[in-house]
Amino acid sequence: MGLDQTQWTQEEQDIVQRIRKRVIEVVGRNMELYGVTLSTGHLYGLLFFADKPMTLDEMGSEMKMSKTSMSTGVRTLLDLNMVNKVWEKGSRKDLYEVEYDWYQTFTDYFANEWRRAVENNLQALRRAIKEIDRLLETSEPSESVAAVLKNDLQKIRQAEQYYRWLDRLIDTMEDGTIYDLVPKET
Amino acid sequence: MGLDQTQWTQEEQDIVQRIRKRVIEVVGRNMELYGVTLSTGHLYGLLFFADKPMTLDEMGSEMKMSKTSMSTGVRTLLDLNMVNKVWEKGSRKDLYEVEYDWYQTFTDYFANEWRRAVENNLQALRRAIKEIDRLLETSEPSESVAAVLKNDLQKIRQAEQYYRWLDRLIDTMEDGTIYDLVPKET
DNA sequence: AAGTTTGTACAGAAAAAACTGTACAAAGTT
DNA sequence: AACTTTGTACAGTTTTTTCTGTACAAACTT
Repeated sequence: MGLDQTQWTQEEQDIVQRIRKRVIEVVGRNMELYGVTLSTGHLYGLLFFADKPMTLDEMGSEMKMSKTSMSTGVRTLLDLNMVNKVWEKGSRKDLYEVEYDWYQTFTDYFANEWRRAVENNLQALRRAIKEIDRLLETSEPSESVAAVLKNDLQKIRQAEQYYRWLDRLIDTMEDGTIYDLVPKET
Repeated sequence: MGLDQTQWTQEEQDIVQRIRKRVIEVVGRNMELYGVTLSTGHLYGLLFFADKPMTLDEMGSEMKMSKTSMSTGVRTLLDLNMVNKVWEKGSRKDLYEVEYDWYQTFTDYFANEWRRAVENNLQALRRAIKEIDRLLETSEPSESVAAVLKNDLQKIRQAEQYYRWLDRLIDTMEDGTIYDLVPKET
């Protein structure tokens, strides 16, 4: 686990590794909430405890997995802003380290993933609203059709209202005002 | 799509179905954020537009999928509080309808899924802190080991602080005060 | 109680996703 | 320019997940 402190006793290394392993296990498992694989979660945990930025080869040897998998895993974490690419003169390998600001990680997740979903949904809903409106106005539907259309419209409007709220919630994460509303310190 | 209004023209049914289908498609796809399958997302969309609570058989025939799949899909949605079981005298089949309060759906998701993850992580982190503290105090580690332990400890403490914040954020969702902080109406 | 109907457990099939090894382009070194 | 090294594209394999059909228990009806 990157503990290449050759002057350590075996026992000392074991103890540290055992503690780390349990944390990595739990944190990694719960990262499925972010839509990442258990393996990728473990990779994240590994990087979390790494004493220095790591290369793909180092990760591969620690995780006992192929470099290809490390490459894709790291890219997933990069996309989620959970890991940063680090430049270090001397080495021409790419180096990666976790983003230790977990507040940032959390809010970025919303600002990126959830925002995208919300915008998609809003666009689809608004398009549907427009279409239904047009149908109701121009094509003189029968009474029963009109009733169904109005019912759909009402549901869609309600959903749209929710997404507008969610959009504002995401705003507070993106611009950091969420920390005024729910302060970091108690 | 449940439009068994026999007096409708084919064209009218097609129009309504087309509009619904697009919304279902988009909403269903983005439900992967909640960790549900695309199929389950579509099932949700189907129920969203259903004019009345549906049975498993009806869902199966609309989705062109087996009843078994409907059963598991509905259970997933029930677990997420996205769908409710509805009682209706006369029918002895189970009936389901979506939870139309999407604010509730969203906050429930946090109150359940995220809360569970946060509690797991907090427990693991605190256990690790305790272990490291004990190691530092009792087992007189070498200088370099102590340095690593302290470094780990610092990272873990920082993570713990974040989770405490997240816990409080989830509190605001669970007790509804989030709507004071980020109002539903603009 | 015998006969239906309904939901789900379970095993197997189908589909999707994760993972690996090879190949190679891009970038760095000599 | 020839030679290394590094990251990733891609094809094939393994593993996991989803989906289906059958079987059956629980609940309801007669």
